[in-house]
Amino acid sequence: MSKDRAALQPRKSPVQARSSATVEALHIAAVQVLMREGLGRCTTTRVAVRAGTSVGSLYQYYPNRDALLAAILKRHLDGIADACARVCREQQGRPVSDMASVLVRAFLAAKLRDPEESKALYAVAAERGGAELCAHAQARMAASITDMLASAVDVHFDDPAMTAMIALNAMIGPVRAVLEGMASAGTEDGLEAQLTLLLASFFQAHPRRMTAVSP
Amino acid sequence: MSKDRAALQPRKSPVQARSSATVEALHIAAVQVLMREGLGRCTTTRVAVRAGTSVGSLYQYYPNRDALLAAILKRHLDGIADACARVCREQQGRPVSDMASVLVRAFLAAKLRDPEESKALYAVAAERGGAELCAHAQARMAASITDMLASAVDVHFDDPAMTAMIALNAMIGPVRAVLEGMASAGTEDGLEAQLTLLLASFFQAHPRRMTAVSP
Amino acid sequence: MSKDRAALQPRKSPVQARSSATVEALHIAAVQVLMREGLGRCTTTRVAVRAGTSVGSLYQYYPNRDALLAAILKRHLDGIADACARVCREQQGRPVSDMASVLVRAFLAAKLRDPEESKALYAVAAERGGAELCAHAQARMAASITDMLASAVDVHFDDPAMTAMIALNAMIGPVRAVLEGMASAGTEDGLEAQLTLLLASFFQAHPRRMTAVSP
Amino acid sequence: MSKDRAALQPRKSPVQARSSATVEALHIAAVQVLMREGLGRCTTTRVAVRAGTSVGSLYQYYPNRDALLAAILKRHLDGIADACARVCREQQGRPVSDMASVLVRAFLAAKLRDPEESKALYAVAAERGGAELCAHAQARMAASITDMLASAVDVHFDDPAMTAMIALNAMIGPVRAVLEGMASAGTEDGLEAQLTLLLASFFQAHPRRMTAVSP
DNA sequence: CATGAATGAGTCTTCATTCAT
DNA sequence: GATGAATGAAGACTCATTCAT
Repeated sequence: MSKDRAALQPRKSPVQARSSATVEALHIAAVQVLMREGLGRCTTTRVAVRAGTSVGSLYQYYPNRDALLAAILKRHLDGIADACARVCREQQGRPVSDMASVLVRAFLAAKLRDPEESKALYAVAAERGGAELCAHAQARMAASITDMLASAVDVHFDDPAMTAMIALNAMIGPVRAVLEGMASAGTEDGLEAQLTLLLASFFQAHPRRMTAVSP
Repeated sequence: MSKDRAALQPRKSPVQARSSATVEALHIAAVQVLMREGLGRCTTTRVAVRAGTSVGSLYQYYPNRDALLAAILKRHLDGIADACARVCREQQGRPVSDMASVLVRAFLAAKLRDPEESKALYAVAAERGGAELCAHAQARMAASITDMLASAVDVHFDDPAMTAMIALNAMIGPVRAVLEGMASAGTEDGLEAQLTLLLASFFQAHPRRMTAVSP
Repeated sequence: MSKDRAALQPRKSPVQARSSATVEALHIAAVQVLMREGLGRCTTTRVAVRAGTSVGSLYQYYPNRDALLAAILKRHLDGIADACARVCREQQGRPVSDMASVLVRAFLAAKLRDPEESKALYAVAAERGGAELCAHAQARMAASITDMLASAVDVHFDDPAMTAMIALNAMIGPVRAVLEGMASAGTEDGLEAQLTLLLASFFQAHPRRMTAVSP
Repeated sequence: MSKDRAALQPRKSPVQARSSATVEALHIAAVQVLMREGLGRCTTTRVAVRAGTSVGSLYQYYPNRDALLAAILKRHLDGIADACARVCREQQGRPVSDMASVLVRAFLAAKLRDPEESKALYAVAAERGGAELCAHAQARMAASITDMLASAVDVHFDDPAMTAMIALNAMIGPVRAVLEGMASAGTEDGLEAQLTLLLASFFQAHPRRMTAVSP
């Protein structure tokens, strides 16, 4: 496992400006190729060419193709998990309905910032290396939500971790369906309203808390 | 598109194909190879050998590798969509809480019948051809649920199609997370209880119906 | 080590006539490419093309380039070691001068049967996998010679294994020099005469045996 | 041939090159990389990094990779040939047994001064450019030995050049076997004793000289 | 002058697909 | 109809060499 992990680490941090630009170009190019051609045809050469560099340069920054894809996925997931953690911290001690609406809004904002990228990365997440990254991001997000739920003023959760995991993935599911084009949710606002309702009613289906939470 | 569609059709008629022991063996073998080796190493030769035949025979039944994978995915999705359609029909005119529990139970039963297969097929679904099949299955399931919801005696849905789509994917999300090992839901019963609660409270968050539904 | 060993094993034994011909062609082609282009440019594609096949076929019989080269080297070395073992057995109990002349003749006959091949394979022997094969062949030959020397009627060897190893490599050295074009030995007969003299005098420089060897 | 020869020459004058600390570092680094990674992975970048410089600097001193390797090999061979020439000159007019023991001692001392280097360079010697260098060194050594033998007081050689070539390579063979790990010679002293015996008896197997050599 | 990022030709290897047996 | 050997296009990755900084 440590070997696999090592094999997916970027080779060098792009400290210099030029390098940084190259790496950025590679990321963008990879997402584009992923979208236009699919994971199977997302080859190192194609990515490099679209990025305006050469394969050699790609391999200067990533030890192999999977490391590049993993890096892109990681950045994407980290962004979402960060946003999630932030709002969950802010919503500590609030009523669950607030939690639901704020969490949904934050998640959608992060996930739909670049819908093409989000969509393209689902394929990467399905590959061997991607699953671990997703699991890690999910764990972070679930933990954030768990803490938030445990602090709710109006509802008591016997198993907040379980509730958090279900809620998180109940949100992820429809978003994925929409992004992958399997379903349409009308406007983005419509999707937000539905998910908020979904989570809020789920949270409120748990027993009301009689007394305040002790800090 | 017509070309693509044709390219993914099995070569022989479905009747012959389904009855053939070779085809069955190929399906099983393909799932096994998919699980053990991953999509990238799920080659026609490997599948054929594990199935106890030869590549040549594989090509007798499928025009190409993708057609084989598509067939497996399709069978899997059809099974789930069928189960879903059946129970949705049965629950017509029942209260939404019944609908939620029966739908969840049926979905889990179908999806977790062979968890390894379900998990392995996520990779296939992510490939180009898979998305269409998934979309089609989703559409079928969403339609079944939509009809069911519209007939609920106790709740009125302004946009039952939207509610169905959200509910369906809210169910799919956590199941996928569990199957892909990104989250644990304790026992399978625990998962069922949570999802039932999720859907039931979501459904009941919609306006109560004053009068009976007209048939 | 077991992994390396496995990685160098041929993939399948050429049981069928056609396969056997392909393998034979690959061997010949590899030696030719080795000679004409050098080890560094002895690529799988080049070998396959010269053999009149395709890379794919090459990989049907050998898991990788090194395995092909190792197979050729092994066959070559086995031939020499076999010849050596045979004559050493035949010379048991003879005077050392006979041993020297017969051993030299047999070694030269085997090694110079196809001088081009012999020469080309020195490069292979220098590569990682080749050293082991050479060491093994050397060990076999040294053992054969050791047994032979220990049975000499006229000379007693305190450390026949050491004498065998020195004698063997004293023979190998000049032959290699000649094959690699580093030195000329005039006719092949001249080389044989010199090596015979070398070994005979070396053997006879050891203490004379007073009594017969016990069987 | 002239082109090849030019391509392998160091770029700067030998005087400058030898005195440069960078060149020295490159030589040492190259031998180390050769040993640790093998010829195939002995890349210019790796050598430069291990030497504490950059590829660019390496190309300041050598026009290409082969020139670097050739330079190292040449230095190694020159050292041995020089030592050989020196003692051969010193032993002029001595009895052949002295010649044998002194030559063997000098050769072993030079060749085993840095056994790792000696071993690593066999791979370089096998490459295209290496053969010429080896041939040249061999020619020098053979000439030295030839002259020495021709001056022996106690033995007359009809073809001293041939005897020299055989003796030289009879010595080289076992040393190589030991260095490449194909055979063990016990202690280094043991090897020396054996080789001395080998050469001495070989020399003495030639006709005794009745009269003194004319100067 | 030193550096090391960039280049891209060239290797090995795999795999879908065909077709002679 | 079944088989599996043959094919060769395509992909990942490396490395000698150059040249802008």
